[in-house]
Amino acid sequence: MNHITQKDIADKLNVTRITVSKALRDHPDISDEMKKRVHEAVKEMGYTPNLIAKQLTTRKTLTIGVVVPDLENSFFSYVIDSIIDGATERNYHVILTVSRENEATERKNIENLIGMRVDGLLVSVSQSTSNPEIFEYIKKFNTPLVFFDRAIEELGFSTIVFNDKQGTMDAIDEVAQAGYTKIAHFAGYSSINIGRERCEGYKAALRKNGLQLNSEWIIEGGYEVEDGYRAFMKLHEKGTLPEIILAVNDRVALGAYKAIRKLGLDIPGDVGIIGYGFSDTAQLFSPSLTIINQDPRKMGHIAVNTLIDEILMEEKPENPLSIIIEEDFQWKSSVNRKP
Amino acid sequence: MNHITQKDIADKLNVTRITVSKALRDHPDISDEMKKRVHEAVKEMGYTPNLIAKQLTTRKTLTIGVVVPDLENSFFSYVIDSIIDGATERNYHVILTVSRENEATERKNIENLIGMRVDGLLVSVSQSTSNPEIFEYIKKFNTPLVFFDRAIEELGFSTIVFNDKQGTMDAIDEVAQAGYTKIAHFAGYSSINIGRERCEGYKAALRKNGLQLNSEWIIEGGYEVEDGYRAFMKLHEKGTLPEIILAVNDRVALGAYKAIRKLGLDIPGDVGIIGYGFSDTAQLFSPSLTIINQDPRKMGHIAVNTLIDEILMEEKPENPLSIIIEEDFQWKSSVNRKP
DNA sequence: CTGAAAGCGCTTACAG
DNA sequence: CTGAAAGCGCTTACAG
Repeated sequence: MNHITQKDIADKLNVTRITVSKALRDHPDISDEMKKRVHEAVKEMGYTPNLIAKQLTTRKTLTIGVVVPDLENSFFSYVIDSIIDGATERNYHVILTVSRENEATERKNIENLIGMRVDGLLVSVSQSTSNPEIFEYIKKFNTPLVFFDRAIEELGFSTIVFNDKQGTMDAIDEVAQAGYTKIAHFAGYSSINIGRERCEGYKAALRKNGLQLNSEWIIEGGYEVEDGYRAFMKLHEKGTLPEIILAVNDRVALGAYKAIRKLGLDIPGDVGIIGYGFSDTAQLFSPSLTIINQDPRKMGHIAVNTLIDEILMEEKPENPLSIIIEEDFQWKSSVNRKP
Repeated sequence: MNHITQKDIADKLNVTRITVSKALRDHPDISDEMKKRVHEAVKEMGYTPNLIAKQLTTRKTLTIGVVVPDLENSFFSYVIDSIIDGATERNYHVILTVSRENEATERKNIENLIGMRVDGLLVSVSQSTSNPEIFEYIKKFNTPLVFFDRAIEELGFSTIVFNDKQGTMDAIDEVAQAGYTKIAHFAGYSSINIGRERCEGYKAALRKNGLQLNSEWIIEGGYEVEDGYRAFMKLHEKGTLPEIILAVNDRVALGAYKAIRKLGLDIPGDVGIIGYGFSDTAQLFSPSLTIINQDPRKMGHIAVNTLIDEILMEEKPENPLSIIIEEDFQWKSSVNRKP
């Protein structure tokens, strides 16, 4: 059976389809009596408005396109969950695409979304993205776009990012004040933004707290579980353990957990661990992981609302917003309260 | 700047827009020379076809709508990732909605997706869903729909589910053959499908292997971390520990980990743990969790391809498919190879 | 209070 | 090889 159209309803009611269209939109032109009859027919016949046709005439799709690097990363799935929440609340749909950290895929996704004439875009760029061409194209046609978490600056779009350096410093301040002095860092490669910021925060915080910067205690590796494992083994071979390890992310922290377990050592008794992450993932660790908290729902919420605000603006905003979300330190069981 | 249309290109090239439309679709009517000119103009002017208009005329959207209960559950985010993968491969877009385990939201999501005239639907129903009305409506208008993981049977739609009972039995067979005899079960409530199936599998497997069914070793609780924690504490108070605990899901397994850690006991030395889950989450445990593996990517892949096959069928399929995915047992570090 | 006309940007037979 | 006509299902001024 084909879908019912306004014409079908009109025929049944012996009116013209304009009358039906107006009745459905509660237009003052139409009598209450007629509206009632139309709504009854809608129910009876099982009419569902064709949004595609509506979108073509109104030139609005009430749809936002989302581009993320990876959905298997729970940070992004939490962000998306909250984006969908916020979008639904404001009557928008979400078309979701995944770039798999691949610039070409990302570009193709964005082109498709433009083809679908989404009202706006929410993008977290892939690690390999270097060519801003597609974004300049978007700029040209005035489609609102907001970058979140991973942004390309200086393109004139609004951005929502975490204040990673400050979050790192705050965390180390806190443990230093509790009396810890020996703090190591399992760092990511400094070639990548995130690794660099966190490492800088670490160094700055040590200096600020008058702690010794021991180059043997900065172990540069990757971002995966095995990297954390290897880093701890390396540290252990050297003999003197630090009191606390700041891991560049939760996967690296997990690797450290595995190594520590393997060696028969105890967390937090023999060594404490701090990672970056959010509440739900921190709970997955036993003992639960002390984190520099990056709230994904907060980011998703701000991102989607910033975007929809821009979509709804008459004039395009003169100045893009640059929103920085502060991180907060959450002291969990992986670090003792006192050294 | 407004988006370029075929008309704009036609005007520039001094042809009619039908020519442009045909050239773009590589229609044999059009000369190679003309096609070349059209493609050049497309590039130069930055034309992106309006898919909304195309969808309206072709009456196909090349879009599938997905409805899941919860995106914060990593099982679903993995499934969705592979759905998007599979859809993209076959040139479909994905509109994603989340029901939050709420029947009314689920219904509204489906109505919206119907309004968007998606070519097909992929649905995992919420736990509270009881009214099949919306699905009967879908049936009436012949929109292909495939249920995955959580299905409503007997509505005549294809379904993709795991063989939970068999998976449970296989797992217990394996540990029983390795010599284990004392196996407890932290069960979910038997009111819910998933809890019942797993518990039945557990009992059947014990019988089959001639093991004693100790009612004190079936602890019925919920599905959350705390439930696992409480269950282990309860078991521990009773004095005699089993050799192995089969936890109804990974969150409950995690609760058991936390309790065991708290009590200063060792996994797998003092007690082994088996849970349900998939490879990536099993790795998050230290020691890594022995699992009855439910591969989310496999499910997503099968679901999306089954759906697209049905979309592409000329005739609607006489008989809906009922695909059962077998689970496999993955012996990881949380259980010793021998008792 | 109801309707006729025009249009959104495309595609699809059908002519020439 | 190119184009004119009709249509997809809706909305939006404009008339009456």
